Amino acid sequence: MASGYLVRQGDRCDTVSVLLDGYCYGQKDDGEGNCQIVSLAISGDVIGLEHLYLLTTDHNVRALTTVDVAMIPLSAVQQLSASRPAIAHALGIHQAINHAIAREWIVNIGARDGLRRVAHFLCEFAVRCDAWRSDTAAGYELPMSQEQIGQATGLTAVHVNRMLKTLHAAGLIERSWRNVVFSNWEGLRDVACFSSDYLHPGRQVPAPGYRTV
Amino acid sequence: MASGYLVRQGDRCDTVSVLLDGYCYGQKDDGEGNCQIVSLAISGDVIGLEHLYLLTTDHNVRALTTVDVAMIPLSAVQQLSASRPAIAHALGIHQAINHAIAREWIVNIGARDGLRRVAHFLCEFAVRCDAWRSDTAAGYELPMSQEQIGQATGLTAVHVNRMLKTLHAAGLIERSWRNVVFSNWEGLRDVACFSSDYLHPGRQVPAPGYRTV
DNA sequence: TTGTTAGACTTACATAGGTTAAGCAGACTT
DNA sequence: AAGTCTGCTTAACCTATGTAAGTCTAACAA
Repeated sequence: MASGYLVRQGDRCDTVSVLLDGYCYGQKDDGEGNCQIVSLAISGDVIGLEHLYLLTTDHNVRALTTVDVAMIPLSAVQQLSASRPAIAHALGIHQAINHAIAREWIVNIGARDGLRRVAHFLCEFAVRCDAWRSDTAAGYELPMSQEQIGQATGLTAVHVNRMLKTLHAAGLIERSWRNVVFSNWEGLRDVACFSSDYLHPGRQVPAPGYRTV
Repeated sequence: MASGYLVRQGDRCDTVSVLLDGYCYGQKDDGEGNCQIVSLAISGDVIGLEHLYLLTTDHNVRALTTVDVAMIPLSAVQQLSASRPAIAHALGIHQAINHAIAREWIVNIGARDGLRRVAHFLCEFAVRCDAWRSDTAAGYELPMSQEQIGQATGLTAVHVNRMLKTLHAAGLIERSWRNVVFSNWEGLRDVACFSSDYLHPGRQVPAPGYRTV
């Protein structure tokens, strides 16, 4: 529905949002005009869980596409969490996974070279969207400009373009406009050293039995 | 007390630790032998809060110095959180701040050049340790080798050395061995574009009134 | 039709930072 | 005291990535 900023750095925030449809990204200024993308949110993600704990936001949240968002007053989330511990626990899991993704981004930007960085970024996006399961020929749409991919990976748009071309030349991906097809998923995953462990798929800690009886 | 690993990547973890004394760091492998430092813990920090939510760990936690750690069984933390909502809330705040620090590290590594990266790292460490308040002449001890600073900032040890020398030449810091003195705190902060906002000092969201009566 | 814009794509060139190698100092062993 | 280690330091060289500038296309507006 909305487009543009959902949250602004420095804001006092009193809502938690659920992204019903579309894509958003978190962004921080480095203090000299450069912007770094620090997170990505896809349909179903909860945005701004930290508002439950921190009075002001330290980063912007912006829409990448047209989005559909449910904004829930903080007090409602607090009441819900208090009365339904299982929901509080689920929010905690969500937050912990987002934190794990941030750690992996630090590794990606800090330790990998350009090619592996872009490859890893593509892998993560695909797995998070479940796109890699679907018909490979169909591919998926990456709703970001090369400039934005650069801001997420700590590279310039020019270099992102080079790396995408290299991945294509290596027969790992096919592309047209923003559509990406994995011609060789295994190969791409190997280049990126991608493992989905940090996304913590599968089981998490079950909600402890709060004996309120 | 202990030295070496506190937690290993892939472990099933059933304790939460409180770092009573010393320094620890979080570390992840990039899949090709390079190690990236993804977090730092100082005295008073709680380590492994994500174990409340995730069954396995996605990163190592290692001691940087001799450390004194209290390891608390997960079940005890769960019980404490259930019976004392204010404590659960405090843990949430702690976790949210750690997440905010991770975001800032992404910005630091992804958007800043070597000099500003190292400067920012020094600023963050100093502020987190409160060292910048104390007698500037005394300085503080940074318990990391230049190799480790490099792993935290995404640079090589050689380049960290160059940057430290440059910061010294600019009259911003003095050093001898691992002792760092801020000869010009304002100057260093400006170079780094450091603002402590992301550490969320001061007030956070007060614990909501859980009416259990 | 013409203009305007945003983004993909390319080339030529510049440089920050990586690599390798070596010297040196302090701490620890034997 | 000789040997070994780790970490700091410096220098020479190299390359991955950034910078600047331009072309091309698609979409859109007047």
